[in-house]
Order: sequence, then structure tokens, then C-alpha cells
Amino acid sequence: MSQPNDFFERVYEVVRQVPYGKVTTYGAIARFLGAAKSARTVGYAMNAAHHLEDVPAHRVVNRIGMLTGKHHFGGINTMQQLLEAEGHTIIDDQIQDFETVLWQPKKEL
DNA sequence: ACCGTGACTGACG
DNA sequence: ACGTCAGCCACGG
Repeated sequence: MSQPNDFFERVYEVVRQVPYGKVTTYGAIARFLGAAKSARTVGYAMNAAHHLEDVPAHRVVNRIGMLTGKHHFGGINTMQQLLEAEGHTIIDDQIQDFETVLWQPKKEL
């Protein structure tokens, strides 16, 4: 349906709307869905979304811009490489100028 | 139905 | 400023 009832699908809907060259956080997605305290569950959803090609999971990081989920992309540096390919600079698993490339659905939508 | 787990976050010392 | 602790919620066994 146009309005998914499953929590996971709602998470995917938001992630799919993250613009190229931008990133967002688990908490931002959770708050946008009205479940501010379900950030962990959002991460859990990403884990399950890993098999979906239309869900840019690499654009979702934690609140400080660290690639905490890099190990879930198969290769240790896969997530970093994907982000660098979009123009981001990553040092020590952290996105540089994170606040500049941050995309918040709560504000943008 | 209960328990453990986790790609998080905010609060505390 | 930094490391540690506890709360949260959805899913699988």
C-alpha cells in the first residue's frame, strides 16, 4: 500500500528518499516516523534491508557521522567506498563535515 | 509468551 | 572532554 504498516518498510521509504551526496541518522529517521526512541530498531531494519538494492543503507550513519554499520556491508571498507564515491570524505570511519551533508527528513519533508 | 540481541542515543560520573 | 551505563523497541528462536 501507499502507506506501509510494517515499521521496517516505513524506514525503507525514508532511506530511499535520502538525496545523492547526503546522509542521515538512525535517530532522525526514528523521530520522523514518530518513534524517537526506536533508533536501535531502525538500525535493525537496515540490517534486514541489506538485501534490497533500492535502499541506500550506506547513507545512514549514527548521530556523530560514524560508519558503525560498515561491517554489515560484506567488506570492511565497502560502506566507506560507497560514500566516497558520492563525494564524501571519510577519516577514521567518520564522515568529515558531517553536519554539512546531513539530511534530516523531519525538516526536509 | 518470555528472553536475548542489536547498523542507537541521551544521561551520568 | 571521555568512557560507561541504562533505557528503548522490534524481531527471531
